[in-house]
Amino acid sequence: MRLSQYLLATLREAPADAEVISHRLMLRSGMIRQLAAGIYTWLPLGLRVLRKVEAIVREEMDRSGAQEVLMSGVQPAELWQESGRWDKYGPELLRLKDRHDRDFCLGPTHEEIITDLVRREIRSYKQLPANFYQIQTKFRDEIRPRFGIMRAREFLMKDAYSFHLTEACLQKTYDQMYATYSRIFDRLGLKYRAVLADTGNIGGSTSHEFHVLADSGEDTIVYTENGKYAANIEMTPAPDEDLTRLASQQTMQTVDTPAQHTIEEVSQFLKVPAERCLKTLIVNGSHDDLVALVLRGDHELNRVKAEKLGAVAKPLSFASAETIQKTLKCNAGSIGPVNLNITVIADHSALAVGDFVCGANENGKHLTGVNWGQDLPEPQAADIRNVVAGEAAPDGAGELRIARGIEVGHIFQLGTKYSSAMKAVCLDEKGVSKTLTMGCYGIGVSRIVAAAIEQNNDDKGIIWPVAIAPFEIALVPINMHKSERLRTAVMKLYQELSDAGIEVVLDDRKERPGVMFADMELIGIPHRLTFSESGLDAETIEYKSRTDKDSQDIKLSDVVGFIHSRLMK
RNA sequence: CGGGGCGUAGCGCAGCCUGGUAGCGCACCUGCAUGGGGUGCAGGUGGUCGGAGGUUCAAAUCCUCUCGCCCCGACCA
Repeated sequence: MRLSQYLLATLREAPADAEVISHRLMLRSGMIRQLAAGIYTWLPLGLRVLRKVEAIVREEMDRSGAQEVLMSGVQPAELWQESGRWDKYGPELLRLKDRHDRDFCLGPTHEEIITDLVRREIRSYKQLPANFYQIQTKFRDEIRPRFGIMRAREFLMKDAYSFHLTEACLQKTYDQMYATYSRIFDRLGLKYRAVLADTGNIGGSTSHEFHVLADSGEDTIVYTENGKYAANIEMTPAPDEDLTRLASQQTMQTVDTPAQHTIEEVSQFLKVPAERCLKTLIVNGSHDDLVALVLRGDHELNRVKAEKLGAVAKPLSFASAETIQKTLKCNAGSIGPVNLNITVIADHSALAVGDFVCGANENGKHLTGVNWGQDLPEPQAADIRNVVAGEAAPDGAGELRIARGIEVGHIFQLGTKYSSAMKAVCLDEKGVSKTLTMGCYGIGVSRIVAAAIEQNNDDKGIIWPVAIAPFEIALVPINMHKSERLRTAVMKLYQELSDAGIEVVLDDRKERPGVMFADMELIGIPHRLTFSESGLDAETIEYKSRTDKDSQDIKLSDVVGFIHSRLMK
């Protein structure tokens, strides 16, 4: 590709409303442009990357034996009514009517459509198992799209759905998809981790998420050094060791803590370590009431664990400041479990603390030397906290470590949720009609592009893994318009590399070297060859990889071989 | 949806408080010079100031309504 004829829409400054690095770099490098909230146009450069990701996903899905289909983005309401999700899915499902006033929606996922297809087409156990996939645009009317393509409303997804007669057969395909996903992320050149996941609303028994590791990731994942344990923090039970309560040595006292609200403030003010200060969070209960959740001051509430408690409203929401003031007669920073007339649920570790500090339910006052069972009744106990780094893994095999991740893939064992609602059955070997068992497997194709940037960038721009770089190598001639000799040499190499099937971009714009270097670095081309008159005199070309600090001179005659060997790596 | 913020040229911003002929930098176009890290000089193109209504002799500026976008929360690939 010659840049003089290419829409290279790089920007020196990123739009002010782009905050995360991948979003800024995708805009600056001219990969995408925003059309509306969470809706983007892919420019030529961005599309090249997207298509490369797509191609790797497709190749590996095909290799696994899955069959590609393409389902419509617009879906009739009837199927969603049949599965029951027309009413359950909520406003995230974008609904619309056609000219005959019939209801449709833009597909956020395709379980209904594929299940409808399979129940019509598959008759016999001989056709099973079957795994169908597509790479297609999804639309989810997110409450808050953000971070550019990372959480868009319209996005490109690979979704696959498998059908089986037995759980054992499903497990086999599930394992195969796990291996396929691992191969995909290996090939993409990304650092990732597969973790046990919560099945959430989708339901089913087993589920794994695939996360690209990046400090800016929205998810917290927990793993052990030996790699045997890896899970989303939502799924990681806190260890139940050391929960024997220390004997009480103090008697409860009320102390003045003027203007001290946070655990940190109270802990410093009273000179009591945070782990002996208990925090009391007021959340909305499931019966139009309030529930107090008590945690050690140094621990964090885990929303998903809390939502699993029957007494807590799902989704979890914190009581408003007004409600707290009205019901408990003090502000949120002074609440404690003593004499609290609402349901109190304490984390196991909070129950193990003796002589603790907590709010006195009176503004500006806290209690010290408080003990469960003595100063207040034993509350209901539960695991509602996030584990912290260094704690014992649930499998007992080492200490937990914590990392941030971007969820780019998720595989589920669905069971019969959709097949039974939609009567997807087929005959088994004995001629008996059986409800199909399903698995589903998603990969956020467009999100991978953003995640790859999030994981691979520097102050100059993007550093693409070679497998998904828009071009493999950039040719940067200096003063080509002034030297016919230079032009000839550059065009010859451009032709040679192109003919060899290498994706090469030639910067034949009449730009100064600094501009060309800056642009090639911004858009993250992995390899660069710089041509100059002085180089030609010495019969050398300057080579630099995107990650090298310094360049090196390559003999003109060796260049093609050198580039080939570089691209093999 | 709750909380916060912003809409002025493609991008980044000033002007608004205190109404009086719409500005700066980058980008873009032309010319000359320059030519190994976003070069210099000169000249130029481009904006119904998000939209509607109102106040006023006069509105980017004041008032009312409205639309859009971003950030923080709950959802998810």
